[in-house]
Amino acid sequence: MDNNTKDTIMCQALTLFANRGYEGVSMRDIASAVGIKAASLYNHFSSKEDIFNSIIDEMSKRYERAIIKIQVPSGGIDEVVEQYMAITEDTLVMIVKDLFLYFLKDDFASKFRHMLTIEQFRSTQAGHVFQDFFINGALKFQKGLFENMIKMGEFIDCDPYIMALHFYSPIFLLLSKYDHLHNKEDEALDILAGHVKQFCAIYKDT
Amino acid sequence: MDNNTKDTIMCQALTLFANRGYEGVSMRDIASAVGIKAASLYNHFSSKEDIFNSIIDEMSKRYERAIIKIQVPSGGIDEVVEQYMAITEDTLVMIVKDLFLYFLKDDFASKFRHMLTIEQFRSTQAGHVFQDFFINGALKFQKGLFENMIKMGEFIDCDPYIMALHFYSPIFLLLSKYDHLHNKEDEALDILAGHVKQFCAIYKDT
DNA sequence: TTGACAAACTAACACTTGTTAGCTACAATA
DNA sequence: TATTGTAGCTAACAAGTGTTAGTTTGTCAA
Repeated sequence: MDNNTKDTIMCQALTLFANRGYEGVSMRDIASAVGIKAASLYNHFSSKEDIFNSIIDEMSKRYERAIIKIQVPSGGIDEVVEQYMAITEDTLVMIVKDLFLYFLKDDFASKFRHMLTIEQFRSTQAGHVFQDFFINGALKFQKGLFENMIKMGEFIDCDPYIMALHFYSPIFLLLSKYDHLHNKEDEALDILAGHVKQFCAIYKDT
Repeated sequence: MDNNTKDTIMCQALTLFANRGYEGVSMRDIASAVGIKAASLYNHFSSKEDIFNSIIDEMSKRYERAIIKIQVPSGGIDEVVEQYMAITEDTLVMIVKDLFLYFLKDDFASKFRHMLTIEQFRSTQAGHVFQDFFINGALKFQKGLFENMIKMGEFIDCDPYIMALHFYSPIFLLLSKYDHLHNKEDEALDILAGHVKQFCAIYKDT
């Protein structure tokens, strides 16, 4: 660990930004959450905006690594396709549940998503990162996956982008829904299972 | 029109809140957008929070009316089912496009959606309204619709809630995507058309 | 031991925040 | 005409904003 205070500041600031947004959080709020005085923050960051940008930069990297671990258990894209190819409906359900719960419950991933959701309209950078991770990134990855699996004859022949849209967007919507209902996550998982089941019934080449 | 200034204040405040969020907008910002001084705002609202709450209350009503007009061209739910029953794929595409473009481009609807997206985590009320309109409301309406159409033999027999999820969530995701790409709306509409086409191919009982 | 550096601190700055008090101008009503 | 109410204004308030300057403290290398 290069510098622990700097990380602590970013984490605490992320927590605050995720709830109240950038403008709703003061330097004194952040400092008090860290356990230091506001002026001391300037030993680590040049400005409030710098904290915000550093959070996005740093967390993007961490998040990218984390999400690759979730989506790609091991190895490159080829191995993934190979793994997904012989996949049963049940294991697909399990993967979707893991992905959903990570987005929803993981302390860091969920806060990061909240912050970007709030700040996407005010900060261009936040807007881009939000798009890259939660919209285009997910869709692109799954499009590639389905593209290969269609070639392999695992799924029926159809537009893989639309297929990715059908697969991912319910997850995306359910995240927004159960963000405010953390206690009802069982219900969410049931719906997700129903979604995957129907998805497989439709697209699987049997 | 009972009081024009009051409406102007709400509209201008909505515009500002939609871009910068509640905390990012000052009373002087709002006043200056309206063309009066900050102190004069207190002739119409008791506080900043009162402006925010009034926007949500008033706009909710307007929005409900507007969205009913979009989703339900005329009459009650029975007539709608009747109308949708004999529906072709092309008219379904048209309906989806209209709905999508209203959410995306209509000045008032789009600002309202942005404001709620930003404030859903800070304000409980905003969170509830966001859920009611953009998640549960849409899903519930379409679930009811599909439920009936399955009974009528228009669609194959399956869980109508999952069906509504499959139908609506791509629209929901594409809204988030093309919020920042207003110029590429043609691309969005193509994708939407592809979505509906695939949806019909899957669920229509032929 | 000395010097340098990092990282905390206090105190203060200029400015902005939501809000209030008190005033003026005008319209409608009695 | 006199009165009342609406809706704007200026000036000011106490509190909070991001940020800077200057100081103190502890740690490590020379």
